[in-house]
Amino acid sequence: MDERYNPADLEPRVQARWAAANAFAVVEDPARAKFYCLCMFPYPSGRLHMGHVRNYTIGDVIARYQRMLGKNVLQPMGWDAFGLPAENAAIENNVPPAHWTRSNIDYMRGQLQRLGFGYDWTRELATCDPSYYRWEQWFFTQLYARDLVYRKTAVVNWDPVDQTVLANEQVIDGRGWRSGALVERREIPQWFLRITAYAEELLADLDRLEGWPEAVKTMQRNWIGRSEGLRIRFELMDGSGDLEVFTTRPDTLFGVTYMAVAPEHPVARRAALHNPEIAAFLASCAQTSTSEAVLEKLEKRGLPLNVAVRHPLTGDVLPVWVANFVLMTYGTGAVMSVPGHDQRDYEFAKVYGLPIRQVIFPSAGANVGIEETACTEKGLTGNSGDYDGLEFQQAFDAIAGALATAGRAEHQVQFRLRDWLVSRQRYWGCPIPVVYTADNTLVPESAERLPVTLPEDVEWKGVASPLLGMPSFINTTVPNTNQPARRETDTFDTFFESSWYYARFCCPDSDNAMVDARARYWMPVDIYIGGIEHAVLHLLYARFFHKLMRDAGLAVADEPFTRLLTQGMVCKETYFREAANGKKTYFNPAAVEVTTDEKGRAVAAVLTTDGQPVAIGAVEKMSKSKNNGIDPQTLIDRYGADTVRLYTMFAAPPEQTLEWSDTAVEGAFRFLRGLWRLVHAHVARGVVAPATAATVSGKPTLQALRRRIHETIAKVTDDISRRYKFNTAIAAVMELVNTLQRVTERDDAARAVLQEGLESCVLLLAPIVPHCADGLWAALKRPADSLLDHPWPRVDETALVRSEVELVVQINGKKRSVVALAADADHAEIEAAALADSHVARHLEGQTVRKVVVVPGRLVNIVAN
RNA sequence: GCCGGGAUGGCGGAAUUGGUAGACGCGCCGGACUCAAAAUCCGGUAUGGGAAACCAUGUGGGGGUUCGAGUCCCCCCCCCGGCACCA
Repeated sequence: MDERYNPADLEPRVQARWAAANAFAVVEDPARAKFYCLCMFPYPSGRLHMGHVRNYTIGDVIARYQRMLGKNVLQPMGWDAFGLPAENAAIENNVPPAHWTRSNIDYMRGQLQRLGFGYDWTRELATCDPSYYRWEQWFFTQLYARDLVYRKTAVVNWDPVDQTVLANEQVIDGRGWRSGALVERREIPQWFLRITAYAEELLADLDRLEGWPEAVKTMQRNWIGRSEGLRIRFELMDGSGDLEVFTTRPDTLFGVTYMAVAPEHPVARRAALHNPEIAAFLASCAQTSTSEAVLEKLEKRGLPLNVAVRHPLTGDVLPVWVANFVLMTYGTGAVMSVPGHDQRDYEFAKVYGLPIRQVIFPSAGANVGIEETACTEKGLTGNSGDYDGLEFQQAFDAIAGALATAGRAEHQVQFRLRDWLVSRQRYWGCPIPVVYTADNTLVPESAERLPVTLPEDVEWKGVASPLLGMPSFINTTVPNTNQPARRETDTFDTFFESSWYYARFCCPDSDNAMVDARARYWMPVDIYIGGIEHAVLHLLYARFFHKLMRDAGLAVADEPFTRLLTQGMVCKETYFREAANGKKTYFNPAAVEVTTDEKGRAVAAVLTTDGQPVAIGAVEKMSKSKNNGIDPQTLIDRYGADTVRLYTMFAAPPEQTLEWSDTAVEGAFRFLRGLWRLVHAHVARGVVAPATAATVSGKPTLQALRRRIHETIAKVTDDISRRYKFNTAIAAVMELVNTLQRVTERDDAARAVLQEGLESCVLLLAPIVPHCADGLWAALKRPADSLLDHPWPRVDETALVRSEVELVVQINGKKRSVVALAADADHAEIEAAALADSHVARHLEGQTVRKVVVVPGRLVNIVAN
């Protein structure tokens, strides 16, 4: 073996061997247990960023570990290739999105290969390939036939200058990011998938997802937002019909003092027709983005509509207001306002001087009023006519009954979840496979004519989709006829593609079905790894889509992902200079030199190019805008893939944010180099057979050393397989390496234990630093077998036995001493030994022992005063 | 605003079921080797006091439960992720 650790030479050699052997290509083998390990596929933005490196290293470690357990492991990789950034690149550089995307894919594929990830590249797919999107077009026509697709108008962000729809991300402070024009909310026809038809199942099945983090399940539950209540109709006094609301609190019905509707509500629109003030108010409400986060932060504003309704039980006449905080997208777009018992209604009523009435009184008889704030807790009804003195459920039932009898309400289950808007007015996406006849009748494409191929050689003029100016794309015929037709120019939301790629990886070359029988072997995904930011949207859409596929006979299981691992972000400090006008210019950490004080604290930073100071900013997510990204490629070139892999896994557990440190990367490299040297020194004296229990019999020092080896195997196995805590697994191996380094004995028994210890370290590290481990394994085993398929090390339980244990002795919960005792000492012996300890005796002087708590194997706590 | 998460030395983090707070690594300080540097090795490193033994304090802030709280409960502050057209 090389005396020096030289990853630049080693890694390409090992990778070439894997490639030559096609080591990661897998086929279905019913005789073997399968393991499908999947990481969220990347958007091909140009270069890999650290978030990718982290994500894919976690996946690769798990995949390689499962392979050492003997599983048939599928780990595929592909590209989420449609999306907005390709269009931006097209507009800026006049390069067709397809060209830009494919060259990015080529570069990033090379980076992934250089990192040594064990992907089955024969299964690679890109969502912009017609062979891929053909099937989602086909599936869409199936969903259309099953009435799970429909068309309806919806509000979008409209840029009046660029004459285009904007993504929420493209609306900055209420203005279009390119034009700077105030955006408008505009209604246009859109395509929807009926996800609400699956709301109950999507909610219920969360309880069965034992391998998912509680936080993600809670977020999905709240997102689906199931609530039970009443749909109540308030009669409009102008005779134009009813104003419908949904409420979960019919017990507060007597506290309703006004009604509030969304600005887009028909009642508001009607009122605006003859009233310029209302029309102006609605217009001002329309000058904001569609983002709920933006809407909810707006100052609460409203206006009376000069419309009234009749209270269904009291007959009182209540005013109807339009309010900017009522969302048209939830419920009926109208609410009954109970300012006494709803905080938002309360604040609105205070601002506009509307009456506030208390109709709920806490059961405990506590004196809770509504002078300062709304009382939102449930309690006993009061001021409620015939319905006074009732508990919540009694009041609910009584009032619901009365309203039902009057024909004014019925029970309703309401979801916060809305149907999925899948159409986008964009070019770089999958064409929605429908045509419109001359009289505007909608006809889905026939299966034979699929795919509807997106033209890739396009020129960009302005910002709108080039499809709009392409008669060759638009002009077509009605399927199975010669009648002229017009093609739909909208494309799918890119979440559409990412909702089923996991299934397609099982059979990416299937050209007669969306997925074929091979998916039955591989699905469901055993572990899915990706960013926490996908907790709701992507992961909910994928679950929904999988159920759609199941109901179309394309999947067997109810859920696509058995286990979910959500990784945290990768962060780095920022460096900037602030101009007089407040504009900040950010500098990349690579271009900055930081000076530290004697404690190692960063105190100042200068830009290397001009030597002038820059300010040290907060530690934030690596991003283009903050220019704080560390390019993985630089580090790979400098230290090799294994060091980058080791550091990303060591720096933090997967779920946590990872704060990048260049010097700590150096530490990871040092560790590998040290291990390499240690193995080399051992091998230079000759390779021996690893130790067994017999080797160390009667030799306490070696017995203890061998126990350390097997304790480490047990810990690392638990950390990787159960806890997914790779950082502590690596720390445990580092400790073992430190211990092995200190072994000075050179007799046969000691060398056998050393051999066993080094072999164990290499096997335990193999999933994390596979190239380095490969090199070390070849040196330690002659002849060497394949490390990729070598069985994971086993714990020798007999090596773990201890005859003596150390117990901590506390007095009143404070550690005062440590006593060594036989491992089988009983309660009385432990207590006696603790009290006999000299430190303990000193601390107990003048005090009386009240109680002694013994925790076997851990500690003794003496309670005294 | 709503939903979810987080906060521990100079830094990243460890403490797995309520049981020794700070494993492991980085940084820093001191030493060895060297003509010198790099590399490597050895020692120290939460804070305050002390030569040391040791003592006191200490896990965002305030309160509580417990023999014992970083961990459980209540209140608060700050930071991060998501909020339906970024992916």
